Amino acid sequence: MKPHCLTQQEIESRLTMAGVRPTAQRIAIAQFVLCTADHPTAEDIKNWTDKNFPKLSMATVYNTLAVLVKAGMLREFRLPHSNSVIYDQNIEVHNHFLDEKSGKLYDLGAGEVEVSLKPGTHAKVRQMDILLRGYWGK
Amino acid sequence: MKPHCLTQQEIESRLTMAGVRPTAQRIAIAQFVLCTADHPTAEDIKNWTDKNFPKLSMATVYNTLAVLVKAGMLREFRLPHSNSVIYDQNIEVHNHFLDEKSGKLYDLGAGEVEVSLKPGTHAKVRQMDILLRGYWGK
DNA sequence: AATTATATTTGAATTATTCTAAATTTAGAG
DNA sequence: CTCTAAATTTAGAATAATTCAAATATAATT
Repeated sequence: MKPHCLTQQEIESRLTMAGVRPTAQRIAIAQFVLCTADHPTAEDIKNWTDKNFPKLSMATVYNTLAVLVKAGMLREFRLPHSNSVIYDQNIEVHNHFLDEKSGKLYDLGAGEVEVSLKPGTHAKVRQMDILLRGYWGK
Repeated sequence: MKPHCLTQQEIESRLTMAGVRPTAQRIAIAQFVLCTADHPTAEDIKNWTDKNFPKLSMATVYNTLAVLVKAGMLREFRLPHSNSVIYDQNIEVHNHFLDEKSGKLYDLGAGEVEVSLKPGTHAKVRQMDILLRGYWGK
């Protein structure tokens, strides 16, 4: 079994503190998405629960993810290269880099990408959704 | 009736030159997506054909759009704010700005947005998918 | 402990898109 | 013109991702 970044107790208390009732299903899903998983889709999470939890429906996966997002413990992204929403334990404002060789997605912190609109473009930017693609690493 | 940027003849010859057989359905759809429409979805196009073409199936809409994309006459984008693919007659490399008030999508030419990765980030960027959101206009 | 209210779970429905295989249309040969 | 073969169109089924509404479970109140 893999190491976890948070114990069951810690997950439980984070859920409680966020005003979310810590049910068995939620604890299991939260531990996976917050600790083990890396940019999982709902399907990835369902595959994991199928192996690691007695019985749990797809709708519960979606409901729980929505609860965690609303509670500010998780962010969701819809990226252009995929049909599925991905979930990210990184709740800071950030963007993504897709390594085209491995398919792996890397987080780009807010400070790592600079975007500027050409002067003269009259627009007030509220939010930027950016996916860079290419080859990661030197 | 609205003015068209291209006549039926011009559409037809562009299709032929691209190696696409100019059927009635394709001419109609191409004229709409290349001239009249503004970032339509497949559903928008179907709604238009329902009103302006005797009879045409959803499968033909999707087939034709795929043909036009493959022929390089159209681009498709999947943007984070919507579940549906949108089609864009602008085939240049470009990005998008979503006006949050009106929901209208504006094209941002390649020169209108500058993106830079923080020096020290070892990555080769091949492609950038950018959606800026906010308020358009002064 | 029973009652009510709220939260949670689930199977079924919905949406967007692709696939399939039959029917139709078209271009070119005879 | 007619025939044939290939391309195109179509309805409907299949699929993938997600949402919904009804049923169930849990917690709070009396």
